[in-house]
Amino acid sequence: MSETREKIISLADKLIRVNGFNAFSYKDIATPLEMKNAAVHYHFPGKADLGIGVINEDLQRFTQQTNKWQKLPEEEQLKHLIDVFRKHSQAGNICLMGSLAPDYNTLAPDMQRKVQEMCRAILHWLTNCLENGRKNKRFKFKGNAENRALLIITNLQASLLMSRVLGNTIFSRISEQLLDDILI
Amino acid sequence: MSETREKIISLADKLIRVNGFNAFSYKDIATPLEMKNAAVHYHFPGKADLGIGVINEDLQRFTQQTNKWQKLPEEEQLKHLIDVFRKHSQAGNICLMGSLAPDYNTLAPDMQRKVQEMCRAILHWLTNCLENGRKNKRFKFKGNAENRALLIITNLQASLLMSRVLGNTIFSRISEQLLDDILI
DNA sequence: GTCTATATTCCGATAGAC
DNA sequence: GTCTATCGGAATATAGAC
Repeated sequence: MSETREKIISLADKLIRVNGFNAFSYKDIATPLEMKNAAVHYHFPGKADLGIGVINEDLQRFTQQTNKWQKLPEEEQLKHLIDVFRKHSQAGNICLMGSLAPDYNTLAPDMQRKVQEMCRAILHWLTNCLENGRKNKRFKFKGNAENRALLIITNLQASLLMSRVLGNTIFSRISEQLLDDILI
Repeated sequence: MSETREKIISLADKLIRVNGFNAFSYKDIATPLEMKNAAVHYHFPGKADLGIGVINEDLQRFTQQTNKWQKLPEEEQLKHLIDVFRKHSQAGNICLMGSLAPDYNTLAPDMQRKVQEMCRAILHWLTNCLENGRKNKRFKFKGNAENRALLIITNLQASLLMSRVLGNTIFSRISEQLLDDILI
């Protein structure tokens, strides 16, 4: 994978999180990297290709991270997940799900499928984490683990949205309360 | 208030919820209403004026509705709020907070202030509802009412986002579980 | 792999007639 | 209050030289 390609993806990732997918342009990529917009098109012919590239990178990073946490107690794994969101909160970012889901109807079909794949992967991991954590007496919660994963992931996604509007003390309040709810 | 103005606001509201604020144009308003884009500019000189008009309308509707629920038991009030979100879910909409918060950095300052005002108003109402409901032994939850309101409102906002991506059974699962958590 | 140059389309917005 | 006409700019994208 070329270094230029990596730089483009990294900057696009940031722009999606800060301004939204429909609100940034090839020029916003090209100018800071000191290239021409045509050069970006060489690496990513269409904007959807760029979006898919960003999601693939994010999914790969997510898999690497969760693999590293595999042997930890489940509450540590959950705290690590929350830390990922916290760092984004501090950087003024929102998560890719929270940024791309609102624009979903405007996305090309193959990019829509990628967004779906990303959401499913994260929910699947969190569901397993919660399920195992309850089995190992580290979590307590009502209902099944899938539904609980939905509640927690929506808290985290939208906490970044509300932090953007109301200031990022919001994130700490939400993440601390949700941990307090579920930890034994 | 002119009828044309009302129609423009109503359509803009729908477009913001379905495609996002930055993804619709004056043409998307003008064509279905069989006017010219210049006519829309007469009613709303800039796009931010239109956005602010939409939010004001939504805030007014919210106040009217919550006033109507005032005398009901708190769990009925909360269920009414959830119903508002449910109807949007069924219509393929997301809520204004979930649509405008991701685009927040790209909005004009006066529109940013309106978005803030809307979020604060909804959170304020929900906080009071939860506080009173706990006092009247209708709700049970840990922590203070403000934090609980943040958890619930983020569940509702992002449930619409996830419903868009993964299908709208998501909304029912989230709303049922959150009620089950809090009702006595 | 990156460039220049350009095509095409669309955007928000304004001027001025009616 | 709505129209026609148009401006200035920005967007995505492509052709073809280097």
